Amino acid sequence: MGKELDVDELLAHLPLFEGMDAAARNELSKAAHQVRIAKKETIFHKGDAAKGLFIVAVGHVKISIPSERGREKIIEFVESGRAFGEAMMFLDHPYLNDAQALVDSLLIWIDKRDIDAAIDRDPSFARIIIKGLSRRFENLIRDIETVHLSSALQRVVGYLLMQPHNGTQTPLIVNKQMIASKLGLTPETFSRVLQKLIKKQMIAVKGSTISIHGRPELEQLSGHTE
Amino acid sequence: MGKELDVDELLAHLPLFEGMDAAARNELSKAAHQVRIAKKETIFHKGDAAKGLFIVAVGHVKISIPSERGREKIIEFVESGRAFGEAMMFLDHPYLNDAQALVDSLLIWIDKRDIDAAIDRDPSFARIIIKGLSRRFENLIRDIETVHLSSALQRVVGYLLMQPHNGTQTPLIVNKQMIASKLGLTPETFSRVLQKLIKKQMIAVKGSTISIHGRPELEQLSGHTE
DNA sequence: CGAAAGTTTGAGTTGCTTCAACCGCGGTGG
DNA sequence: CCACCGCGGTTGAAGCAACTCAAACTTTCG
Repeated sequence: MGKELDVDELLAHLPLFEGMDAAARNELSKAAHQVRIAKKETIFHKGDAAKGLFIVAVGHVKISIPSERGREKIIEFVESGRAFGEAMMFLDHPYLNDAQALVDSLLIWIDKRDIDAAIDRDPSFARIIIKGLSRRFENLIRDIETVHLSSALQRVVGYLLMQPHNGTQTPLIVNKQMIASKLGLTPETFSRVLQKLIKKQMIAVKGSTISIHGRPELEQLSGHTE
Repeated sequence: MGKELDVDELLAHLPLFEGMDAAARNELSKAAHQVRIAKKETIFHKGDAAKGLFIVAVGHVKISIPSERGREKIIEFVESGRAFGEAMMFLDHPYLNDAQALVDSLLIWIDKRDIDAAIDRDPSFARIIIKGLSRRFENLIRDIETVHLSSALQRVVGYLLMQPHNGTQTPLIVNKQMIASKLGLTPETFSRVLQKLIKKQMIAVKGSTISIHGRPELEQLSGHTE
């Protein structure tokens, strides 16, 4: 078993906890548990009781709605420094989602009781929680917007444009099936849309790296149906 | 102009504020403003700055994403006793939605500064906010689930089954176009699905009241593709 | 190297939308 | 009082974007 890191150190360095009272954060650290999760391992299933919340210290987590016929719908990718599973915890409802590690990850788990205590102790912690929930909420609204009001082409282009990039190089952090699911498309449709963009010389794809050639043209595309 | 009601009285009777410290609630009441809104009037537009939050004291409000071609997507209906517009307020982001009164309504508006003060003063208020956000979040997840993993028929059936009802009588509180939009369907499709259910003798429609005859059969339908 | 997983391509299908016409009802003003 | 309008709702016919199924190709990795 790997050596345990200092949890308080860990929390202190997460942007998430900036502005939190140091003493309160220290208290919270004592209640926090480290959880190491291997790539592809499941963190929780839909239906499990939500007794606490998770923070991704390092790693990458996939949140998805499972479906009978293997057709899962990916809700979001949780990156280092962000929390997940809070909403259902606060409601005392079972999870609606599955959570799975995309890579070997280090998570922090904190019990609901300790979260509640921290909220009582430090209003700025409450505010951290509130902001986190608000951000997730905003993201969901945006997703609903894109799924509902735009075509496959627009969704793909919109996704590509908002990915982090160095110059024209845009590395895809997850595989294409997952991007497709996030966008509410089948892998086939996603692939076809990429091919279309390649034909139009607007992008080039090399493995899992995309070069964006015509950013302004793409921005046009994302605005209206072609 | 109508006579002003006692805001503290109003807040005290909302289930939303149950458990809140009475003194803190009283402080908050002083900062609260009453806003009377006529049917069909707009409360805010997408893009407006979110400087505070709204609570529906009495009335009914529609939250929707506007779209170029008049094709709006309804996100939710906010009923008496619930808040809206919090998430964007906490993020200091402009609204992503439009909000419009469906009937003459009485809203409470509270400035962000006063909300922040109340959070500092009373952790149980923070918890109220957190629970509210969590509930909205849960609802969005459910919506994404239904839109993504089920057919028009399943969505309609699912919607009907979860409506409040006295016996078999289920009054539709909003018109059918709006229900269709909420379900991510066109009015035409919604109408056709209802007709199909009528033909199957599972429901009867009289104006805006639906009689549900075969609840168990409908529950079957909502589970899998017919 | 070989198996398994991921991606692309093709062909055919389909559920929902779009467009358009029509019905019925409530409100309004001549 | 009734004609007319406008809006919500229904119905029909046609179209299409994305899906499904299937097969080939490619990359990954033990």
